[in-house]
Amino acid sequence: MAATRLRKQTDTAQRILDVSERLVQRRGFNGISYANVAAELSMTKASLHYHFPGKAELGEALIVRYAARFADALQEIDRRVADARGKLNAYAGLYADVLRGKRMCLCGILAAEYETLPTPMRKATIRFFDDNVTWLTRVLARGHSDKTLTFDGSPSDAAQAILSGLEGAMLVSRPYGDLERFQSAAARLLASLTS
Amino acid sequence: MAATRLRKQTDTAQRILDVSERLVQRRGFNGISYANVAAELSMTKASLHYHFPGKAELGEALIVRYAARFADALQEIDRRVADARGKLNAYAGLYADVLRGKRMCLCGILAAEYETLPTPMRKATIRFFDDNVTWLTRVLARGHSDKTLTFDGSPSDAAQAILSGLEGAMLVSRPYGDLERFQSAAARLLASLTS
DNA sequence: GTCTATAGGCAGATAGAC
DNA sequence: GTCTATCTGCCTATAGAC
Repeated sequence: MAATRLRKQTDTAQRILDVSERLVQRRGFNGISYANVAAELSMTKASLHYHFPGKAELGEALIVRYAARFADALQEIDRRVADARGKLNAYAGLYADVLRGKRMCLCGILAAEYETLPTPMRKATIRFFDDNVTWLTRVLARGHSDKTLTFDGSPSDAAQAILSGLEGAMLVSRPYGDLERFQSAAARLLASLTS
Repeated sequence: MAATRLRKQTDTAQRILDVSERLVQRRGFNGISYANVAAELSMTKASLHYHFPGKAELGEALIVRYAARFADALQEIDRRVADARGKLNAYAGLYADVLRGKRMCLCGILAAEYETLPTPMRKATIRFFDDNVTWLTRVLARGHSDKTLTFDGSPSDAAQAILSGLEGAMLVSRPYGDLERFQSAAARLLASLTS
């Protein structure tokens, strides 16, 4: 029936996205090919093209799904953690989880390749960062107004500093394969906001 | 005479490095080709291979020269600026200059592509970061002991936080083409060390 | 040192059988 | 949906003339 066909197609598309996502987070968008992805799935390149007509479409779908998952994780933090400081710690924890999988943040690595990306991928990358800054800004503003956080400058400036600080900590830690490096930088970053 | 020939060869090699450096800092190592570089120099790909036998050798030469220049700039800061806070500001200024040229830090962009790099390039990238942390650690340790800087934790942990914070600020600012974003994050980062 | 010419491989992508 | 076969183009790299 239709539902089965739809499910099946969706499953395959999801598996393609799963493999592509991991490869891109490790090697960058310019560091992967349809051949790489197909080989890991024991499929042919032609089959991939059935699900995603071109690399640009695959890349865009990758970011859209990644951003949606990240948004879900932020909602989950809001549901489970009440205080601003706890939310920021949980936020940094999301990054640590990615790094534990020996991956870079998808949009962090795409930011590095930004100039080579097709326009839809560029826009989706920016949107991811904007969404993160929006969420962080809200957390910081609330923490500031209820006196649980102390920081100088505007909440949105502080939010941008957190985002870029965590992205940078991931970027530099990865060559060393050293999670501690990230944790130390992240802890210091949050401490400077919660002192 | 020999000196002329040597000079000429050196000049050409330097021009190749100049063009390659700019392209890699904008597009990443996997985002450039011998064809790109050759076209900008109105040369053929074959001529490039005369100066640098393969892309791996070109890439390594790129990092070595970049790191040497950076080391020179740090020496220059040491020569001209006495106080720790001033040195850190000048250090952040080096990054701002790179960003103004619409470039990413060479080793920052290579860190993103780390898994795809040949071993010599990996080692040279790590060395660049290590050199930076070493210099920053010295500045921070001295500033701490003469009470011009106040920060928690070890100087080397703080040094790593500065390095990754600045790299991250460059990374995230570039898609927005927004130097202000970098400046704001950099200022906040240094303020958290000098308060 | 720089060129032309070319090798050999892999990239993204498409046609068409099943 | 997935396959085989194939196209076109670009990639890194080399040979050899000038």
